[in-house]
Amino acid sequence: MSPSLRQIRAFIAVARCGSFTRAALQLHLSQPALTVQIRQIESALGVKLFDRNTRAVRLTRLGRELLPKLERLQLDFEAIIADSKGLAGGHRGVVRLACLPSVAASVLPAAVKSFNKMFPHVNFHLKDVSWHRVVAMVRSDEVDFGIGDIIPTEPGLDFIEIFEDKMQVIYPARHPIDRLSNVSLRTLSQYPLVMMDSETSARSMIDAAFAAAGCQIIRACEVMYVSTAAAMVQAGLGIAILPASSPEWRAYQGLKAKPIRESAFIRPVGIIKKSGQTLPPVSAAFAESLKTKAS
Amino acid sequence: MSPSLRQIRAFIAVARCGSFTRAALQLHLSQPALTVQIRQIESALGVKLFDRNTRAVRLTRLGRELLPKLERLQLDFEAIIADSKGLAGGHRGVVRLACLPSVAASVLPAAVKSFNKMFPHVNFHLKDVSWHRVVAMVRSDEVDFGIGDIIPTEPGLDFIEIFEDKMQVIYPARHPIDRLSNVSLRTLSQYPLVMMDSETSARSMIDAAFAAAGCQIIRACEVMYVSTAAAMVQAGLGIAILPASSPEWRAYQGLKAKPIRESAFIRPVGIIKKSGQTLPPVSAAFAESLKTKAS
DNA sequence: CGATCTTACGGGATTCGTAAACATA
DNA sequence: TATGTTTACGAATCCCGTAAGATCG
Repeated sequence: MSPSLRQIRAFIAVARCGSFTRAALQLHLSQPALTVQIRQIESALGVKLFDRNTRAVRLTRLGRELLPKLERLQLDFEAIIADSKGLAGGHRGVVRLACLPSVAASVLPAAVKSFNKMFPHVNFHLKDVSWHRVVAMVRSDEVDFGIGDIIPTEPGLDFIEIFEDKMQVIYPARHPIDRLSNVSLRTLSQYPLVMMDSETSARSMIDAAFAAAGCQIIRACEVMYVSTAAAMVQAGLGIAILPASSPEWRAYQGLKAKPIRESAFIRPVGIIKKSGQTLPPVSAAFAESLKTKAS
Repeated sequence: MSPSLRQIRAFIAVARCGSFTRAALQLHLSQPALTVQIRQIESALGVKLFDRNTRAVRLTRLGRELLPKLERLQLDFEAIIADSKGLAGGHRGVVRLACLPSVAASVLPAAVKSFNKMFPHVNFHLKDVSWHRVVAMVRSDEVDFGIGDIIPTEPGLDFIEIFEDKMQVIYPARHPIDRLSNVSLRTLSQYPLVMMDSETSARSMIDAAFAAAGCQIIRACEVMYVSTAAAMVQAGLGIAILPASSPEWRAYQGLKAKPIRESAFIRPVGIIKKSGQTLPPVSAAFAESLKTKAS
């Protein structure tokens, strides 16, 4: 048989104390129980560990050689346990998440900051990537969970809504749209649009909305970054439909924004995670803080 | 509570197999018992380790992070156990012993050689030192045991006789002693003696024997090494009384040896060890082989 | 004789295996 | 429905603490 951790603890305690009685006190154990433990570990290892008579308890040479090895083992063990319990509490660890750039640039920084104020020992690994990549990274376990909209609902993934992100139209200040009180989909279809890359969730939503309404898109150009789109609008190439949470366009002079009230342009943004997958405690805590903060 | 080794084994097995059923088979355990073990270690660590449904068992992120650490711990543990059992068998390890030079140069080499043929993985740390040092090294645990004579019996040390070493007188070939059939103590007291250092056991015995017989020693000189003594005898400074087991004098031309039959010059040589001290298995085995070889 | 380890034994907790219930693809 | 996990429960085992015994200084 192989020795147990309890027996190893007993061995180390007796070796350090040089006495069964004192070691038993230290271990909160009766002394006969200790005798049994030592006998068991000696028989398990096949080695006499102590030379003991009624007056003195001394390590044998093999016991002396074994002691530091087992002490090291015990320290390693306790370090692992302590580490694991620290992670379990949710006060420490790493939150890995993937997030749409629009969210990463708008609501997320404040959320991370306030969470980090409560739990300073939590690190964030944040991937701000396109919607396709968010879903892919959740599926491949590269991240604990993702933040984004999920249209249509993907099989095997859970979606928990955090807030609704509306779309807005970005246009040059002197554009005709500026005079309208209400921007309809049909209105938008009359002007050239600066489109985002087809992998973005905004683009998916726009394509779907126009298709559902039977409208054609007049495509001005197609870009990868929101900033580029804003620059294109500023240059007069067209107007852009962007998430209301995206703040980048404000950096460009002479642009204005107007919300779009069409229901097709309201997207629920939320947590995307594999169904039936447990989040690490820190990640679960952060996800929870997002949900409560939004409401 | 802290997890047990059994629970750690269970965790590793399930993680590797990806299935409770297969892991249970591998562990020779019923599957419900495994379920309990996993539940216990999860509660002990405060961490969910597996996401499990009836179809699949998958590690949590924390479980994935914990697995290599615990695997490493288990390997370390098993290495220690295996090492310890190897040492317990007596087939492997180190024999540390201190030994009188006369014994180290005569009977010991053959004993070590034959023991090493039986157990090739045993190493010897052999200290060939004077009698005082032999006893001191045994007392201070620098060696597992010593080999020498023990006169008078030292308190706290055990002595187990291996063989009797007789003394012999070394003299130049043309010395008057050569014509005697029996060399008595009284005869020896008539000639100058080349003495060994007072720390040697041979010297102690000679001093004691002469004192007991009320004879005076005619001291020619006092040297540290047997070889030196032989050289002195060859040079005609005197005769020497040396252990019959010391072979060095044969290297010097023109010397002869004759046994001394006086009982005071017969010394029991044996194993010297601390009483109540357990020898490492290899050392015990070697000591045993010495005892049986001598008889 | 006193301090300390060992042995003996009864009670309580832990752990196992069998059988039945439960859940998901 | 079939496969695989969980729950329930009785039985065996392990472990502890008390009390008595043994041993060495």
